[in-house]
Amino acid sequence: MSRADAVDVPDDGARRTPDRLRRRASRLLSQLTMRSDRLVNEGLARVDARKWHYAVLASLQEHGPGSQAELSRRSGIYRSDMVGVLNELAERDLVERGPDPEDRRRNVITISDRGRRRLRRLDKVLDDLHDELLAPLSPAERDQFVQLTTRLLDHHTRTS
Amino acid sequence: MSRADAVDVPDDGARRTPDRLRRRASRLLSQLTMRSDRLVNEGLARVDARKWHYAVLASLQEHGPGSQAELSRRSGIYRSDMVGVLNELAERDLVERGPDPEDRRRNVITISDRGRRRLRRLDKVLDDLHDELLAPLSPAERDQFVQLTTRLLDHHTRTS
DNA sequence: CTGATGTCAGAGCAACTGACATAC
DNA sequence: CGTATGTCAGTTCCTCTGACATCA
Repeated sequence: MSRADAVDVPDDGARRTPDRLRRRASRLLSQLTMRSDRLVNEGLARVDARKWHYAVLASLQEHGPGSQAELSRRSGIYRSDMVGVLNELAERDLVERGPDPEDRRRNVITISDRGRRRLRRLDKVLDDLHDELLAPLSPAERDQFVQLTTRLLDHHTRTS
Repeated sequence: MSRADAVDVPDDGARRTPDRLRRRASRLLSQLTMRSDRLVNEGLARVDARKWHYAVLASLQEHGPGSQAELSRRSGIYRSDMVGVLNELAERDLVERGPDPEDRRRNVITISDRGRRRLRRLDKVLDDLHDELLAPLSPAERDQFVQLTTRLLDHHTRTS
């Protein structure tokens, strides 16, 4: 290969800044999310939990009991997958699943006292994990980051 | 549904701000990344490309030819998956795969002229997609976002 | 009848692992 | 010998779809 072409002096037809790969927001996002997911999944696994457990428990705590379909909407889990999550939560007595007297298609899911205690524990675990995740950022920068990310997500949730 | 219990006044034992779910950076990240990935994947699919195509072509353009294992390191694709990506790229005549005379285990991958043209095209496509992705942010905020994300990713790349 | 609900079975994908022959 | 390379087969995980019986 003659050294005149793309090796030492990459032909930058569009006069692009180097490292275009590294700078692409989409790529930064997927790579960072992979790390973040792994961090969180492993952290939760250590206390025998998954992120869906947390999502459902938190939703129950904050918005009260609901049917499976409603929990599904609140938390973004498909209602086909909700079944399994609730099985796991019910096995551990963190939620109660009873028939809805007013609508016999539905189950009413309620968080139990154990569930509430569990949620507090998971919140602490997650606080620590997020401390690790956001370690290099100052408090102000963390806020900024959450702010920016939220705006992006909201925009694409409306737009979709 | 009786309105007396946890519905309107959720028992917030830890006196947490509401919407803890929505505020968790890890969750924001995974949800946003899902949208972002979909946006990018669909956008690239429309021009018969995948993100790995772009990653490999960009790496070849910027850092010159390399063996498959090296491309794998540069771009983060497993070398077991690299095979397939390079097959697709070679089928389309975007790269050339030849034996390395100096090390007969290796293939040397080189970007072709078509590959260079292709890369320019993909860069434009990605520019547009990122415009869409980052639409709600001002230019300064976009920089901030990329900056913060990069710092986080770098930190976790070192730490891992 | 249309539409919502809980459930199951499985598709499709992307990241990842393990092994193997070949060559350094 | 131990290590690196290209390749293939296969696992695991997660999102997502489709269908079905039940009931509003």
